[in-house]
Amino acid sequence: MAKPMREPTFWILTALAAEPRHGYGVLQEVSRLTGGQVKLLAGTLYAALDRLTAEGLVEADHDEVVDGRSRRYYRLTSDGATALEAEAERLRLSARTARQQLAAGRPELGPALGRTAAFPKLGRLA
Amino acid sequence: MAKPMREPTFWILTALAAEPRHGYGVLQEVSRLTGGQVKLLAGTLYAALDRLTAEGLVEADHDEVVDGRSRRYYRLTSDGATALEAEAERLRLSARTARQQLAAGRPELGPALGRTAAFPKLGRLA
DNA sequence: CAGCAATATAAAGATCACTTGAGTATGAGG
DNA sequence: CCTCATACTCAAGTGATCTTTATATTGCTG
Repeated sequence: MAKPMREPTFWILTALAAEPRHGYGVLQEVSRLTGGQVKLLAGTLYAALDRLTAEGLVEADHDEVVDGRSRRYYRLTSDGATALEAEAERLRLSARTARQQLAAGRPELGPALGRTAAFPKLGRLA
Repeated sequence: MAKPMREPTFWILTALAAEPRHGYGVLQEVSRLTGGQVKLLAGTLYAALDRLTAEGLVEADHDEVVDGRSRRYYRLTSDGATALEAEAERLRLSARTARQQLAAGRPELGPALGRTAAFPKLGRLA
């Protein structure tokens, strides 16, 4: 199992999932995707892009100059897409488990559903 | 907005959500809840319990001695429950957004059933 | 009964993504 | 002119986690 991603890393990969973007474009896309709730810092972003490139989760797509400013575009690699899918699934299951446990701890208003299951180890279906 | 939790912190709170437990019991509960996929380390656990107590997200419940070993039980505070609920919701939304973006990036096989990003796609420069 | 696993907690140092804060440079708009 | 937005870079500091080590008791097994 891969180590869990930190929030900035998760959002950088998510911002690149639909199409290639340059660094500053990632900043804007993350802000847009999160309704302004997550704002990456420049220092975090560029360091993370270098690290993710070294890890093979993203790669440089092409460079271009717009209005005299150079941009470097990055795209998600297939390893990056796989890692992001796995992370999204991990988050989904984690959220579900937390909700179940919280419900189990609240004033029991009656026998709810079966005992709290968990992370399926193998293919499952919920 | 509170800072996102790291994985061990999230699972410690989740393990305490249904009922008070002692440190070692948290270790076992986390392993159970995650189907053995997450195993907290003792060093991480006890340091985190101290930190979370200082932050008011958990608090000591009572001490007891079982088979000659002393246990210290902890319980989630109401602030802790609120924080965990918020975190679970954040995870749920993050997972959903990542999935949508990944779907938007995959070869479009036709109009999606659910809904892909209902956001403007092209436009900015290019 | 010796030895090891499991139970139960504690604490020191290392690690590394992230934060903070500063800097460089161009172009657009008031 | 001056400021904001764009676009990227780098160094130092932070902090939760990881790693390792230590302590002590009980239960199981050879």
